[in-house]
Amino acid sequence: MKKETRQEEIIRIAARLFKEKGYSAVTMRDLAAEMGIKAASLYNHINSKQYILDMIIITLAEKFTDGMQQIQSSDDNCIGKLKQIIELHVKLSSQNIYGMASLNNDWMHLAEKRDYYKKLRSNYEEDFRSILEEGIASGEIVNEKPEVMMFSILTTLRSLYIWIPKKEDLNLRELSATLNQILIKGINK
Amino acid sequence: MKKETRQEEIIRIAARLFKEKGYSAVTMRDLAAEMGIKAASLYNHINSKQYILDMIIITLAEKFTDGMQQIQSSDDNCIGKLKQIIELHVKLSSQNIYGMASLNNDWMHLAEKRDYYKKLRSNYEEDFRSILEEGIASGEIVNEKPEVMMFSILTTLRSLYIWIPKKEDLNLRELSATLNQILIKGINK
DNA sequence: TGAACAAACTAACAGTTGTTAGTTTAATGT
DNA sequence: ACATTAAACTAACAACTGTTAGTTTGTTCA
Repeated sequence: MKKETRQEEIIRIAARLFKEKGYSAVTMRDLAAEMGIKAASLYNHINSKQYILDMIIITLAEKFTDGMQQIQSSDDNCIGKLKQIIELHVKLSSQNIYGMASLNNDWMHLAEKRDYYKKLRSNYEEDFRSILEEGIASGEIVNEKPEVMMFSILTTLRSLYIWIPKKEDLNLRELSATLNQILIKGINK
Repeated sequence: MKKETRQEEIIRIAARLFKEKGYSAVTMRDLAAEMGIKAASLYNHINSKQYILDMIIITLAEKFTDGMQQIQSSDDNCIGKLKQIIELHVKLSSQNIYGMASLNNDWMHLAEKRDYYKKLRSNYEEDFRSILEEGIASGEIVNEKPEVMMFSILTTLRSLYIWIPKKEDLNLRELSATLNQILIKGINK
């Protein structure tokens, strides 16, 4: 396990503050105070406030993209792929509780990286939708509107970061299984 | 239909801006520009920026509380009540697209009204949970953790405001029906 | 016609914002 | 022992923040 750099520490603390109050409401002085230093000292390690947000969001968004690519290239059927997607979200959400908040709520404050983020997200949704459509075509899942199914599943998975920290004794494997039951069995024929 | 006061107009426009950028990132000068006036002129109609947020969030939160009370006092069974809850969210979300964004993302920027809001929300969730527990006890719904079921359904319903505006030709009655199928049939025995 | 009023305006305030420049401090490796 | 370097510091900046005070404009109605 490599030791965390000072920059990584700043970004980690920033993500926690961004989750509580949102990017715009957190000042560099807030962040510095939380680190126990002065605001100006932050700039020995990062270029700008914007850079912190970019790092938090883009790094995490790319992990979802990577995960989805792996799932797509597996030879599982539709239901199996959906199960893998649930596990991906449970894993990444539990490992990046604070980052998920920025990903969901502060992406609009990205600057140059905003279009790139939106591209990643729409690609992800497209992949998701095509998995559902294949499942409908092959008769694996019910013939409801794939848009609404995706919306329902994806918003639940995207909100896991709110909910996971509230459960102190949480078994992630068990959570995946329960979500699988609740989200899929309503779809499965 | 009573004509909208200037204050109501300001609050309506503010809610739209808050949805796009969040409460903290919207300045009184942004809001004034959108109204076609100067920032100082806003204060002929409202006391403070805070007041605008209070009105948006509390007004809407109380509508949910009222709706839930009506549902609880109905003599429907569990599944029927869940269906009513879905319809309540579809109705209030479609009528308050912008307000729902503040309700979900900016409630932490409430000041004096923050505790009151949190109380309304926890009461709402308690009512929701007890409906599910009754359903489990009576054998109407599957015996999965009510916490996870509530989380899954509620986060989907709370995110409708993101999704509804993207569908231009949206039949609300049909949306309720589809959500009912997707969210409930996974629970229904 | 003129009083009353709603609603805009200009000008300014005190505090906060992200950020830069230049300097000091303490630990590290030769 | 000394040069290097990481990481803190103080001081300051220009721009922006929510908000107040006092004034002007235009419409309504007695």
